[in-house]
Amino acid sequence: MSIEPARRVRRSPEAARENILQSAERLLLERGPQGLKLVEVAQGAGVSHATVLHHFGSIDGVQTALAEAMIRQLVARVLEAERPDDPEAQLEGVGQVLFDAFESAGGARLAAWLELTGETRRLTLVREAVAEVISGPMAQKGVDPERATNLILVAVSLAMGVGLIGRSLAELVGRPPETTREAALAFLKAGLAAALAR
Amino acid sequence: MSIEPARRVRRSPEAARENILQSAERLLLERGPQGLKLVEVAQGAGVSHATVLHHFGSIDGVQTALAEAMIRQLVARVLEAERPDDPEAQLEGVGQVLFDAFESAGGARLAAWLELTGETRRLTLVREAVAEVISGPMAQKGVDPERATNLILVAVSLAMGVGLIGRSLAELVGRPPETTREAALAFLKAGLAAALAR
DNA sequence: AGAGTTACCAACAAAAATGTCAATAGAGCC
DNA sequence: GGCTCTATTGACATTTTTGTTGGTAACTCT
Repeated sequence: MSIEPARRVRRSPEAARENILQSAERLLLERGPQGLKLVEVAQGAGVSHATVLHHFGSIDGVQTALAEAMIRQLVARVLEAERPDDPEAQLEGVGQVLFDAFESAGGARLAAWLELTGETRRLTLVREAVAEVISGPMAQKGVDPERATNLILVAVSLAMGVGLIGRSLAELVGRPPETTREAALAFLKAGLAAALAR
Repeated sequence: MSIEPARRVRRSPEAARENILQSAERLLLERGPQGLKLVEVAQGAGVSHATVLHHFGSIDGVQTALAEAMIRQLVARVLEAERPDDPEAQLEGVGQVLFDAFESAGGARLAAWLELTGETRRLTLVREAVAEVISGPMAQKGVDPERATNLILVAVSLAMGVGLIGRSLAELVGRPPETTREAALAFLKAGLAAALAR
């Protein structure tokens, strides 16, 4: 009847960090920024909170690392969709992907969180991604950079808004949650087509 | 050389609450949700934190009251702009006002905060406002409710996104901060005109 | 197997944040 | 002036959250 000392799991530093960050991300998306407590993160990751500190130094360290990881993830997801060589499919799909990225991956909540906490500095990744799209797909289609930039700004903002409040907004007016997304997608597509036509 | 007992300011309950809420709003917009600490709110309002508790019961009470006040403010601001009898001016101005409301008054940050903290329940005010617009101005213009709803969903989402990340997004790609807003406004106007034309 | 490295944890310590209470002091009223 | 009401506060108490330390256990390498 002696108390078992509970077998430990020993991970590589990278795996440990990864594990902890996943827990943190889950908490951020479920409970919001307030829910990002040291002990909860640790609990969700199945480790002691001392371990979290061992790997990230402080709770701020966790937040910083989480933000960076999520941004990286978001940007990668968006850029991944610029691949197809068929320009038509691109125009069709760019909205889809953008909306997906900001909605499903919690991208919108991430961005909102960053914005609210004033952590807009470490968004260099985003800048690079936008630059890539402008000089890549857009340029190929003969859109001048000025207009291309504007379109991207609008599209991203819209995706952001839809991702953040789209669902609850639709429910608020008694429509199925996907309504906002679909309407926005149609709106965006029409607008893009019109803008690129000239 | 005796210590002065520091003269007290005695307000009416309403004035006291108002004063405290202003401080809270300022903090929310400046420092984000994390900055909404009891002592800081009290400090900003020039009272002791015990006083804040006396009026709101708990820190949650402050948050709830603040959210409600801000929502009320936001909705009022938007509805105020539906007044003009000239339909053309309306179409022109609705975007302006919407964007203003979500940007200047911190409406976007409010909404983001609510969304992040999962407090989407007390948004009945918003529902009513939307309903009012649909049955009011939109109906007068002969837009069927289905389409009107969709347009509103898109417009609000866009305003939300622009208000939240518009400025930093523009700066991120090396444009003046208002660029996003202007581009979005133009985009929205064009889209609305096209959608309403049919 | 033995030694070295370090991820890991329990217990402790410290700080921060929220909440309680009895006493004080403005303000209106008699 | 004296009285009542209550907004206000300092000082205390509690809870929550974060950070520290010394030692243990898992893994690798020889």
